[in-house]
Amino acid sequence: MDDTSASRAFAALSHPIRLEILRLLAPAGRDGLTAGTVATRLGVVSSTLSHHLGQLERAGLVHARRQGRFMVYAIAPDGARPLIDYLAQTWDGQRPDRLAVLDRPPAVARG
Amino acid sequence: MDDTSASRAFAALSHPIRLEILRLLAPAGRDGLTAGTVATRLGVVSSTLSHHLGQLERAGLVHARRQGRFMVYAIAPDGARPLIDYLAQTWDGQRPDRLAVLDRPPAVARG
DNA sequence: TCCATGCTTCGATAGTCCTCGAAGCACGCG
DNA sequence: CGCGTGCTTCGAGGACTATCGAAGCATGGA
Repeated sequence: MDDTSASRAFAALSHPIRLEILRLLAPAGRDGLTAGTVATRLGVVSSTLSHHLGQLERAGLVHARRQGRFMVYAIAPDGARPLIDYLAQTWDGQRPDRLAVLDRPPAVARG
Repeated sequence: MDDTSASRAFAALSHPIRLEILRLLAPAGRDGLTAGTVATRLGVVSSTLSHHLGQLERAGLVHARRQGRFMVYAIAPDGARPLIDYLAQTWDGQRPDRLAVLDRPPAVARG
């Protein structure tokens, strides 16, 4: 992962609302949540939320799909891996063999 | 790690120059490098560099110490761990038992 | 004390990001 | 088609960030 994509991804994580979005989407797994649901639960107006969801999607941290009139956003299962690799590599100067915590199957949707 | 410190730390990582600084400091280990050395190697004027170093220090990613007339900056050995934990926790919804790659001794200085 | 060096802080400018309401687009339903 | 709903895009205002040169502070040495 090059510096440009890394800095863009870290920028996507640099806003509290976007961290909240991720923590809301994570337990929903691949089922995801509609944009409206996220907006309601976080108390953010739709246009503002759309902006943040766009940032997260462009950074590869969430995926979007249309479902009828609804937009469903789901966390990107491997979205954090390149970032964890980048951090580990930067600090230790070498690539980690394995990051056990991310080798687990994705969390099952429960809401 | 709460959202506020996490977002601040990710913001600190959201600028290419600051990523370069970290990659320059990492191999120097606890010996670190003077601010002037970093400025010269990256081709950044001192006041701009000072700004970036301050951001990194406030985020807990580097440490600063005075050595005579020089300011020596060194990478914070465990600076990435809370972030990796935060990411792993967010994605998997549980705390990682162990992140082997960060349990290694800090890199030896060679600069 | 005076000076030179190394770095930080200040001040100003330019650029980027966040936020909201308004307007627009996509879809499903009659 | 026309309408309602869900979301995105647009436009504008305000807030924050980056950058530089100038000024200021801290240290060591003469």
